[in-house]
Amino acid sequence: MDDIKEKLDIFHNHCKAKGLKVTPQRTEIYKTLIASKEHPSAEMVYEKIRQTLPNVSFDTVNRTLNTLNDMGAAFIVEGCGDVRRFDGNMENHQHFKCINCKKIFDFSHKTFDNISVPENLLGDFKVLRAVVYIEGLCKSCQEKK
Amino acid sequence: MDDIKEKLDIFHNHCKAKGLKVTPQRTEIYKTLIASKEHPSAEMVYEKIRQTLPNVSFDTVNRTLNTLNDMGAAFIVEGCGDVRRFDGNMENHQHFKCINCKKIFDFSHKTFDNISVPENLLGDFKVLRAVVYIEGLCKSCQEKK
DNA sequence: TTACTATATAGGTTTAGCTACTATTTTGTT
DNA sequence: AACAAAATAGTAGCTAAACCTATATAGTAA
Repeated sequence: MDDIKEKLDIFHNHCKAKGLKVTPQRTEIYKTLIASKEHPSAEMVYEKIRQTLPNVSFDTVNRTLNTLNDMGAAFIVEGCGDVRRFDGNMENHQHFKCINCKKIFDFSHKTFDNISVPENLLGDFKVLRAVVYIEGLCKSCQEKK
Repeated sequence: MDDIKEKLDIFHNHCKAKGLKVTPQRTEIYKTLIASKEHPSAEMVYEKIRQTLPNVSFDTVNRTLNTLNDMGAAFIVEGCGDVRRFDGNMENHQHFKCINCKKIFDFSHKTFDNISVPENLLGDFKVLRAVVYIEGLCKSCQEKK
């Protein structure tokens, strides 16, 4: 998997370009995030990262995740209330969230991948992000009821 | 404005159908929410409602707003982090949120109002809500910078 | 109307998620 | 090797939101 190595290289250059230092913690947090498919919360990343860096503080994890979001290396998944969930996959994709088990599922849909923002909005607003958000019940949660 | 009276009637029937009691607090909170155009947080509803019901508790407001969400008389506005914002307008519409001032603007767009959910999702998920969420900077926040 | 039962409320307590602060350490660069 | 800018650990603080329990109320049935 040189894919990860490549992503880390890009990430390191990205950091330098933004004047951010490349620290082991930052690298490890980023690596954990892109390796995860579950759109983890800060708490979930913290638990995982302690296996490799036992002395890292929760604050560092949370702050770093926000930094990744600010620099555009990751983003906060849109949702309704609940804990912040992060996503390191910057490729165009959509999310379905189960309101019962809170799992987030990725999916891709051509027409959603490039949403054309209404022109009357473009005049007044600077659009930074446009996504389709779908929520409901996943298969196993439907069966439970 | 018999529109409000009509909505209240529907709401009361809706409550009874779900086995929920029609209390003055519940009615007033619902009325406040549908009268508001600003997608208020629980705190904002609480402040407003104290003008008519000075003895209401914050917990009641917050719990009731969640009840409204659960029964389908309102919903929590999707977003990234921040405080929960509620919306009593159940008609199809989309949201634009300014990440600076946190204001939420409604807009309507034909192609968004009836998003066709991918068929492969329909098989596994029960879709309860599908909306387009746009975030960025509103006009006045752009000018400030 | 009155009495009864299930549900809702007020008020206080508690928790969770997140942010702020400061002394110390580390990175990246001269 | 030394220096300055920036990041980290650890603690402490804050705010939103959920929990708990005694009391009050709505809806129902006699």
